[in-house]
Amino acid sequence: MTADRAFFERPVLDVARDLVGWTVRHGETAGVIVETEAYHESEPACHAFVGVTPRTQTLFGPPGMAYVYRSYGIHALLNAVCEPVGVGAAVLIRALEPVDGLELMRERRGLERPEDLCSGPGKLTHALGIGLELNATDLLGTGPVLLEPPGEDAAVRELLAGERIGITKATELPWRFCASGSRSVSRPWPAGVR
DNA sequence: CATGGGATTGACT
DNA sequence: GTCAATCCCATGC
Repeated sequence: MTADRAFFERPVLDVARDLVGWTVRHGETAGVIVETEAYHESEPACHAFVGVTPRTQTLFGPPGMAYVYRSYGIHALLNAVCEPVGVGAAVLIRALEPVDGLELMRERRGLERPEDLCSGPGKLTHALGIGLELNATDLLGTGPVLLEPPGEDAAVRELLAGERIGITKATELPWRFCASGSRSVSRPWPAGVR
């Protein structure tokens, strides 16, 4: 698995699954992805559902770019744009296990426990210092935020799939993916799913 | 131009 | 468990 444009040009569900285990790096801070969600223009929970607007044009642009937007007027949320140009789709990065720059993360978040630093989509952007100004920057090496593939020796972790969190539309789609057993996921797994 | 809602979080009962 | 904070932007008049 390499960090090239073709990886992100594939169906967004495949990319969402495959991104678990990758590393997000910004400056001296970095973490391993343990939770993702897929969003696609064909379903109403996706911002791209409404078509191309000033807000969503990044989603329809080249794959491998960052889509960063403000949520509830407070938080910045980080996505990786997927599928070919003209198709609006992205993977929401929902949680990380901190790897580098733990002290800087603690400083920014005002917390100590590693499993609390990046255990949510708004938390991880805060911990890594990712803001709206990074929208539409490249994630493949020429931009400030990097997505790095797992090493050859990386432990293979079991993947769980379930329903997405915090949305009111198309809630039935099992488009959320978590690394099994991670303590850094954003929320406990819904009852009944295993 | 006014309005309403949201891919969340942290504080509080 | 509940709830407010806060602001961009899509929508509708």
